[in-house]
Amino acid sequence: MSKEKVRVRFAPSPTGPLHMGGVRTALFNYLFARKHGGTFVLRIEDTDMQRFVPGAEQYIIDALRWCGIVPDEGVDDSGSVVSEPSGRHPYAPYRQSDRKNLYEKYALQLVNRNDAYYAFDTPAELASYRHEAESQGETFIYNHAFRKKTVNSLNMDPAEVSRRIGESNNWVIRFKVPEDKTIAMHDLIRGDISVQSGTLDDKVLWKAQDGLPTYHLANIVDDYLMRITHVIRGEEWLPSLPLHYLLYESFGWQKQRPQFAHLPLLLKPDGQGKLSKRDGDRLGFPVFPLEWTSPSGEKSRGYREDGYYPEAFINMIALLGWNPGTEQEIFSMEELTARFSLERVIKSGARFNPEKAKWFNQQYLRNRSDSQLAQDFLPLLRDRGITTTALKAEQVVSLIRNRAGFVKDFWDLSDYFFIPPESYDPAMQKKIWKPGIRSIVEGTRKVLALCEPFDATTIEQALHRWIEAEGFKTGQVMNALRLCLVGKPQGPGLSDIMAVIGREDTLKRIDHALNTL
RNA sequence: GGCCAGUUCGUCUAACGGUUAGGACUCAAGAUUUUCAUUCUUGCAAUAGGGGUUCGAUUCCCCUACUGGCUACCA
Repeated sequence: MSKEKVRVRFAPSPTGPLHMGGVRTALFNYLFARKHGGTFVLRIEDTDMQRFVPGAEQYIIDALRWCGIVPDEGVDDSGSVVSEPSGRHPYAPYRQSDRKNLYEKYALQLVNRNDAYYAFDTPAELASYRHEAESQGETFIYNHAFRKKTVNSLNMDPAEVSRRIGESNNWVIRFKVPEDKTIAMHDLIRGDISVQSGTLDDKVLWKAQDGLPTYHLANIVDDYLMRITHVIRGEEWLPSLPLHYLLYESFGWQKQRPQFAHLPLLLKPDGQGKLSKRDGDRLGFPVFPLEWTSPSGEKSRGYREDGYYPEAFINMIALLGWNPGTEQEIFSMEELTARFSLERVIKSGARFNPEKAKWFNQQYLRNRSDSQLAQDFLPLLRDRGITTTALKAEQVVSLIRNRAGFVKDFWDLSDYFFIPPESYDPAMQKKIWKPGIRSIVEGTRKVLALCEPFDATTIEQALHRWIEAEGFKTGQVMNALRLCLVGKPQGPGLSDIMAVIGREDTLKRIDHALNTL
């Protein structure tokens, strides 16, 4: 490894919301930078004007911030750059569309070195070649053999080349892949990889149509100019690695070439293929950190809106394709930073398990105090028109917290604390409300009316003393009371419930049940 | 089809030549309990197949199968 300061980048394309696989790539870059005291750069790769989606860039910034992944350098939400402490913006701008005038000279440099060439095939021609090959069960590949048969600057008069370039933008610059060369590469996660250049195609580097470089050119140039030391990206880029090696070589930048690490992909919970937006809709879980509304108005759910704590989301995602080698599963960002290493990244794709995601959130929920959870819960109560005190919310939360995976579950688990039952569970009623039970409940009412103080311990003792004296069965009595007070066979200990709702409400609920049942 | 990468319980994964192949999620059973949960205990469940190398292979090598990615003037 080089001794120079670690600089990594996360370089998303604003073609839609950032999905959880992208967040994980950003996270691993972020952790790697933190771990090595390096710099984490956010660069926006918007060289594809056709697929540009308004709002996507802002979404990426917002999503990363919600996750606690804050860039040291790069585009921020004001559209400018995050400044260094010195106030300088050493490698700005960080949006490729703002850097567009700087790529052309590099493309030309490759042409002049005879490592790239102008090609004049029209899209229609290429489509027809492809079609033809397919009809014979083959795949069209634009390689060294093909470029000898078609018109390009390699086999044309230079004057004719400049004439054609001048008169239309119906041309591209393609990389001239060596015919027969072994490209030996190294990946920090996968080890040594080698590919024969003959199997590669002459990738387009420059799109004349919109006057912009393609990903491959812009990416290599920017990584070089921004002095990126480590490229940590998804496995879908592995097939491009040979091209990228070749580009570094053609530019004469081998010494500055970053080290590469290709992360395993996130796979669908079921079926085949990589995780996609559709899977979330189909199986009922979010694939995006934040809710997203597409320009056409289509909504996709988000982890934030589904009630996940960002810490839980990050924790869950960190353990998809990486593990610390110990049995610890719960990590703060600081702990992740301390433990993270590329050596422990898994090579194979990780199937996403929505059940385990919920479990992570539950763990974080359990680590919060009653008063923190009450603060989380209060706004939800307000939304339902419930006015209550922080104290009562805290009491309720302490009783129901271990039944929930999310704060948004709290209401369904505790509604009877705030509003008396409107109906009584029929099955429970049938089982509990038998002849003779009415007088027993009336008896408990008398006990409760006199119980002083009206707290859980005292209530419990008073009730049990009475039940024992009368010779009843505890279950029979308590279940009947539960039917009256809660209306369903659920919830924490009854004396706790009564203490929270208070004597007045308790007696009212009993009277109402006696009148109704 | 071609190229590249991968393959341990249903899922996420540990074991970097010697373990009764461990943990977590899920599921099941039992205990506790006034209900429902929680909690605790227990259980089910894996080295893709075939060849090598080795005293010994989950681990190293080869072949096969399967899985994934890529194969655009997209990233």
